[in-house]
Amino acid sequence: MEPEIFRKRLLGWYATHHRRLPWRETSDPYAIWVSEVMLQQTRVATAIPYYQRFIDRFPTPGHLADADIQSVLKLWEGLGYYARARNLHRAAGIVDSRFNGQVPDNPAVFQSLPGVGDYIAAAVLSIAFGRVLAVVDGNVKRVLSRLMEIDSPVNRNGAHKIFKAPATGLICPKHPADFNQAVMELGALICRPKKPACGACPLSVLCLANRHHTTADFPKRDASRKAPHRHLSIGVILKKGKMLAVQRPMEGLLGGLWEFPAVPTDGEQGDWKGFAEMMATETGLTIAVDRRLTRIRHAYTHFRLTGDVYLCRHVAGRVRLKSAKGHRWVTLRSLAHLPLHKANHKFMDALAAALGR
DNA sequence: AAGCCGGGGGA
DNA sequence: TCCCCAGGCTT
Repeated sequence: MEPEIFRKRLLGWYATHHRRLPWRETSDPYAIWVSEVMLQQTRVATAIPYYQRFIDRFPTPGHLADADIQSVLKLWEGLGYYARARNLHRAAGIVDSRFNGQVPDNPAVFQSLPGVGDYIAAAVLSIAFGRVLAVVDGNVKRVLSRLMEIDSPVNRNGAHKIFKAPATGLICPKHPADFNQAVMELGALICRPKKPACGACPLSVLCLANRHHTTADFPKRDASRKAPHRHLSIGVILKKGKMLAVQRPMEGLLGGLWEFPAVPTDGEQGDWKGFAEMMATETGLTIAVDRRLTRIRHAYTHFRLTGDVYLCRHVAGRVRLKSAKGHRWVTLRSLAHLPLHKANHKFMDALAAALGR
């Protein structure tokens, strides 16, 4: 593989075929950083509206650092992987207070910030500062695995380091920003996971998998285990026209987000008494269960969830939370100001209808 | 080295 | 249904 030929063909294709994306209209390192964080494990089309809102609302690290984490999570609501928002918020505080609001252009310094790993560092510093650092993401691994018929499974633990070597050997030292984006753009538009458009690929003449008709065999991937299933009973507890909302701990799954209190169950629906007792342990409240409102299903990365939602009434007691971080008695209107995760959003329409609005 | 962490869209 | 997306952190 001659790197010069590879670069020339790839960059020539990118110059005429790249998409116009919001974060390609700026040279602001902070804005590019925000885009890269949002794009982790997230499709371009999904990230675009979040990116626009985020930059409008928090145009500089200082604006982000000054913001309440709850408002940041609210803006992130629905995007998932909420630790990204918490880390970005923390990192903005460090940039604002220790680096005079300037994104560090030194890889080691930048990568020391929370949420900044090898990919983010290489992406932001190459695109914003022209540093010659090769990115390795899912696209890059797929393109290189086909190009060079690399047998290493891309989803195995050490895959990043394995693919970093050839990527570093190929990156164009004169155009690192365009080069990195070009490999990823090629992976997104041409060298797709399924049905790659090899006929339109500028690298097809260099590609071993294309030559051997083995494109479908790459990238190699370790088999994934199928996700287990969990069942939850969720309580909408009404008291004087308001409902009890609780905030999850800042760490762990959906950290810092709000929800209606819930308890794990075995999947049986009949045991309202057991449900009320578990809710009493969870919230400190004695409740009466009126009826089941609806059932929702939601898929997380590592498990699937079925949730039965029950309309309940507060009977006695003051709120004493077992696992939650805090609580509020909310109306539907005030609930809308809190960051709520997707599984709860899935029954908002049914809840609004039941409450007569 | 392995496990954890969301949500969506295409096939 | 399954796949997989501009990954990083914790243990």
